[in-house]
Amino acid sequence: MLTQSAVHDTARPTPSIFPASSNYALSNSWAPVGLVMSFGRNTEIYAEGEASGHVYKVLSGVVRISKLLPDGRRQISAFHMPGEMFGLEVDQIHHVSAEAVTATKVIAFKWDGLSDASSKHLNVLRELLGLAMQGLRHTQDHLLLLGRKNALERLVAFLLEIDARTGSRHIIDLAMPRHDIADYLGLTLETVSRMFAELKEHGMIRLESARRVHLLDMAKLKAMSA
Amino acid sequence: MLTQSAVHDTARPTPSIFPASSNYALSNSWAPVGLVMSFGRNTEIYAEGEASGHVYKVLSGVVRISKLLPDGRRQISAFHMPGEMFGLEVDQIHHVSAEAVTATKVIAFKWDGLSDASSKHLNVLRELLGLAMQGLRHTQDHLLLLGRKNALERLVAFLLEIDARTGSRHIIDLAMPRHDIADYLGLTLETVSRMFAELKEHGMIRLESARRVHLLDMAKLKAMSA
DNA sequence: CGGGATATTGACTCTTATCAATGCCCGTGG
DNA sequence: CCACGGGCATTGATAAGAGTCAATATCCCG
Repeated sequence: MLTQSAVHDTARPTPSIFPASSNYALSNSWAPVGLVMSFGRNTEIYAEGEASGHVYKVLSGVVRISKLLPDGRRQISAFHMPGEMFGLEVDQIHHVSAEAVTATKVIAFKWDGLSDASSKHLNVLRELLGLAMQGLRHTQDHLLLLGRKNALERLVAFLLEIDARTGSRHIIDLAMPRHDIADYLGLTLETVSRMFAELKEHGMIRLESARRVHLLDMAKLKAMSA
Repeated sequence: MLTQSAVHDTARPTPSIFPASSNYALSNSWAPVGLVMSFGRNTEIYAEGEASGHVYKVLSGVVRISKLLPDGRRQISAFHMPGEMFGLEVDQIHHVSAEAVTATKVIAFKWDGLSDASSKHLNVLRELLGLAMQGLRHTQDHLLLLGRKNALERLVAFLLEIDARTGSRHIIDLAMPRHDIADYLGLTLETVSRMFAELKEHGMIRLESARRVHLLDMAKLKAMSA
């Protein structure tokens, strides 16, 4: 099963009050301050079942959002990169968990749900609604990937997604190990590795190292992501 | 491939102005009227790529939300039952399509996105945010199902979901054919049929007909949905 | 340099898909 | 009222894709 031990002996985060007037603020109608917190590699930001009370914005690092089955099978629903927000929940409980993939800094804004005082502010609600709708769209796309695409199509879609979200430079640095990619794509890490090999053989990508990927033929890659 | 022909020669809906003061209104701060529309079995409510401009509430019938790959592979992300809302989109384009599973009546409320005039109303925004967050939660649960559960676990989860959403009577009437269940669960219709047979053999369910299912042992079913 | 974590590759298994035949149910028309 | 036909569902035989288990290989990081 999955080795979750590293995740569970969570390093304590190091919070600090941070003025929200800077570019770190969600919007100027938001709660007056955000709390900056740092998390080490593979440490927990919040866990499934925990009380929710904040939304977070990634300042640096990468965050993974996941759910576990009782027997340890894991599904990652999203990776969040700097500038992106996460942590929104319908009710007062987290239904997913969030962990730092690499050393990560986030800024946490208090928000308890629809009954929160800040939910009286139009701009806060608009921003959160936009966030929720974007999340919904991404998740629906991901459902199609998990329900209907084969292993090769899944990996290609992943590489193209990461590339698009990091400036479309066609050279991507993967923050996460094969295991995380596998749990995002609904595969095993061996299958992910084999699909990398297959793309390499067909000249679609070049692996400078396991984590640094050159996308050599964008047209063909896009065509094969189905 | 999928037989989508029936869906594509869409019957024209029959709209009619409907006062929103009744219990059909989304909320009393909502747009003043909703438009009631009727759709026949397997007709399109809106298609992927179409302009979006409304949110809908199911009055009667069942609606399926889906996405297609170019080669016809289909993933259904949700079924919507009476009282439930759907149709919310981040931008002005539908990224999924909606079709009537059975003869269906919906009420359509105009809403063009975050720039819509009604987005100045706190209650509208709250309601839509709640809707989006619920959708997000459901979709994340479904990702875990598609990415990590086996065929039997998927079918059991589906049956329990339908039962819970229709009053937990332990007798459910499925509005949709095996093919739709398969496209919701990321399986083929044959596999769905085989899993029904397996549940029957183990005395977990009884099939009064293909569409009417008795859940005989809730405890065991819950245990095996993983 | 050495060692642990991460990644690749290989051999084999197992679940689910595919292809194909048959059965069942229900509405329609003779 | 019964027979027919068409859509839907079940069941069977086989194939294919991904998983599992296991043996290296490689890369960091101290």
